[in-house]
Amino acid sequence: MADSTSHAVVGVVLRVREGRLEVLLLDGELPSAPLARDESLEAALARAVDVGALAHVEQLETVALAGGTIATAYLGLAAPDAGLRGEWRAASRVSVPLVAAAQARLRGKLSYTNVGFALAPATFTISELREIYVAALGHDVSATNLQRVLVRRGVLERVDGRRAPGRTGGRPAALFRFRSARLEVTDEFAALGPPR
Amino acid sequence: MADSTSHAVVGVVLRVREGRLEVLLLDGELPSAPLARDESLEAALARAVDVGALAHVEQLETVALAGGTIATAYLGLAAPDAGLRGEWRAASRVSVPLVAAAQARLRGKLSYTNVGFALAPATFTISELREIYVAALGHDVSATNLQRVLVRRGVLERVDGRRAPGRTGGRPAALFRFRSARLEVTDEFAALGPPR
DNA sequence: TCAAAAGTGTTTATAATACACCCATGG
DNA sequence: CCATGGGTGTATTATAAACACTTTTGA
Repeated sequence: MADSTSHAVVGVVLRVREGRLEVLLLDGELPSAPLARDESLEAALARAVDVGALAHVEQLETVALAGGTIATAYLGLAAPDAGLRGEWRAASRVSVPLVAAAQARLRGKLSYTNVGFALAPATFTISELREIYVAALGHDVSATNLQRVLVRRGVLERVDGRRAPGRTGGRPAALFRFRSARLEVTDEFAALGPPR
Repeated sequence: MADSTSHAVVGVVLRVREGRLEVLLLDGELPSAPLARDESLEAALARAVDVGALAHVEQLETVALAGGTIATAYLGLAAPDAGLRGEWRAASRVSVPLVAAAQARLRGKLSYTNVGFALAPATFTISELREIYVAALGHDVSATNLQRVLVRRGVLERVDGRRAPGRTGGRPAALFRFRSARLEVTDEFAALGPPR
């Protein structure tokens, strides 16, 4: 029957901090754990990284590594202030295919889902959110349009209070939060949706 | 180190025939093959299904099955006339989570990629293509709009000749083909694209 | 009172959709 | 010449993006 191969689970955990997209490393490697017999993939992932500190987790892909090991990778997203042990390294400096796949997945989902919730703190200004999107997307984003798109889609909602301006002045910024902390598709059909 | 678990590869092969979305079964089950030691996932998939007859293949997801087996599923798409051994069953009648996942993946990609090429014959009329989209999407699609969207995006191109009308008359239909037979993203950014 | 930062109003661009109408064929 | 299916022209709608301008603050 089936031959035996060893199977590992790998976590690609991303966050944006100070305008930089970062990936979590443990001992210079992506966190991973061998899959035990009769163990679920999620259970193995939980041994590799502190899943409780992640705001969103989804499976990325399964690849065959050298040496006959199969690895299933998960994408994890964390807020800037999430407490996770390990070293955060600029994603652009880690040239591992799985990290590129994670970035690509994130980039895509930022445009048609509410997944930004997983990278943002509980409340934030539009400027702060813009900085997160810019880092994750890798290109400039207009704060004006970001606000309009996400509010129109019902992804963001205003919350009481304002952020006081810095030393250089400026109007105090309104605070927002994501309405949902679960992944939702907000723009399901780019085209060929059902007739209205 | 890593404990051993058995690993299998499963193929979820879909096609549309006579207005119906169908899934390929072998002996009443989704085709699968155990992964041999040091074998690539694709090699195992090739032992499960005739990959050469598929117009498109992509990895779906990896799940833990009962009994400690890990299964990596692939989505395969075939033209109506592709020669594949096995039994084709209406996808709606096969209530297996992997089939639902495959359908969902296909539905999404039909709207923002050219993946329709993998379900269509080499050349076709817009009506025929519409029938394929209707079956795969599960909702009505306007032939007019389908034509316009796919031509504007440069996905379809006209080919010489016309299809003669049936016994009931009607204008002869123009023939089209997909410009590319490889997956291409045609509508990358629903929103938050790079500034122009 | 000026510079900085945030926010709003309005216009423009683009894409998808809807709908009316014309075209080409078989019977 | 009419029913049928195919196709085009044009209007409508939705959404995103661009841009000008106003608001609110610190210094």
